[in-house]
Amino acid sequence: MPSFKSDLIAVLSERGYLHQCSDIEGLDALAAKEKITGYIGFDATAPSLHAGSLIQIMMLHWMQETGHRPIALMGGGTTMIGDPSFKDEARKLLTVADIDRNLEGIRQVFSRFLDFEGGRALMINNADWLRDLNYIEFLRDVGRHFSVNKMLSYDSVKLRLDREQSLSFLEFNYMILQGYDFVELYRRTGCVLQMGGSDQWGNIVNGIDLGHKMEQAQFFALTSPLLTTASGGKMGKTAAGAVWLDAGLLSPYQYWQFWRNTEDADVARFLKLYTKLPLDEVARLAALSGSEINEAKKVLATDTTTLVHGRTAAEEAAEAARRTFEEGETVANIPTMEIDRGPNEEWKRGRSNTAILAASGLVSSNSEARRKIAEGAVRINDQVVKDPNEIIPWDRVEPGTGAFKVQLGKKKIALVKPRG
RNA sequence: GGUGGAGUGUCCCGAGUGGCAAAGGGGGCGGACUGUAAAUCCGCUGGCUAACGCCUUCGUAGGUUCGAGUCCUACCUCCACCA
Repeated sequence: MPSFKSDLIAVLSERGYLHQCSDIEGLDALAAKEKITGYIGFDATAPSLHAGSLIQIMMLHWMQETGHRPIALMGGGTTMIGDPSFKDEARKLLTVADIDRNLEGIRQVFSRFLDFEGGRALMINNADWLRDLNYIEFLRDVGRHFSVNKMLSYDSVKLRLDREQSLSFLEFNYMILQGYDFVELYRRTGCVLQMGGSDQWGNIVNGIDLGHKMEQAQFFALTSPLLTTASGGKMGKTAAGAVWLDAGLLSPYQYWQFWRNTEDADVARFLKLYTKLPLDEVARLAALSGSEINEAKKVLATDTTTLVHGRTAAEEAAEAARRTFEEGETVANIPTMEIDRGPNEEWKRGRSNTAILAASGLVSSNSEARRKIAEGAVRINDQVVKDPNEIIPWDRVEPGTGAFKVQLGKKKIALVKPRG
């Protein structure tokens, strides 16, 4: 590993954030000499960011930590277009109201990672300059610097072209706007660095070129590796959906669980990328082998959860997990659903396994409930149930909770409480 | 505008002679093995029903037929070439 003069590049390199840089020596020298300003853009395509964006947020964090000034650029303008990079089809257009609402949700998370006090970090919205652009002026001032020939050669649009999918002119403009953002941020704040995921390389490089042409300025691009799990899965997505950073969309407990279930082969890498733990501590944890590596996973889970949801929530999640998995207890805050006792004569005694499982919300239909029972995946009050039609009498509810404890597989659990 | 091609199970990719709830993958879920891991193996993967069975599904709307994913017509979207 080459040694770097600046703390910024040294840290980014050691911790694994570095994928490509337009001029690593130049950037290193500059960062060693003076305080630089750099940004990362976040589009508002969803009401919250998810784990896939964490690596970007952490880069901004380390930037500030090593004495520089990060900018979190909110894509209030660019989201109107939608980034086509490496996408195989166009995204549905979002309304302005949707975008602005999404931005509200996204903004919050940054205060946990960055200190905005006294302008030490900035949050800027590109809607400020993009939404009111004059088309003709923009084409003459900015558009003339772009070569369509060159834009077509980027890998980021190749997927679309190769697949013979349409790439609309609207989407094609995205990289122009992103390039223009870079120039605009330079003018407003002296920003000379844009970072992002490796899928942003083409877009960022466009901004560098535009900087040369419009401002005769030297800009830098730095990208992080595209994050996949060791087994090739996309980072930040699970079966249940995205790993949201917003507690309203994904509880701290579930967030903790996501990290707890990290594959062995990813533990060291993730500790470096997603926690602030010193590297010698990371090395110690990563050296654990066999089942001991579970300790490292718990540290990973608790630390990452602390960053996003705070220490208290993280410790509660860790404790809930410990009681559930290590002691087999029924923990308090599990979801509770209701099932009708009903006026129906035949329900006097109780309801079928199928009905109770369906009511738990753990499955989405009666058919699925029957299937899962047939697979032997279902436990009610800690008893594996086999017959979908077996009636569970009402008086079999657990005395403590007054509800049936329903489990699907090893990790899903709900309470079903009789009503009426 | 003209000619040719394409759109399949609401996660994706993809086969499909008029008898189709529709091959095969991937993904996901469950089980076994483990360590709340990975790899591997097995099962499941439209809805309703206790069940026979019924209903909905192949771009959209009609039509032919006992029967349509499959044939015909119009329309929509995309692609290629031509203009």
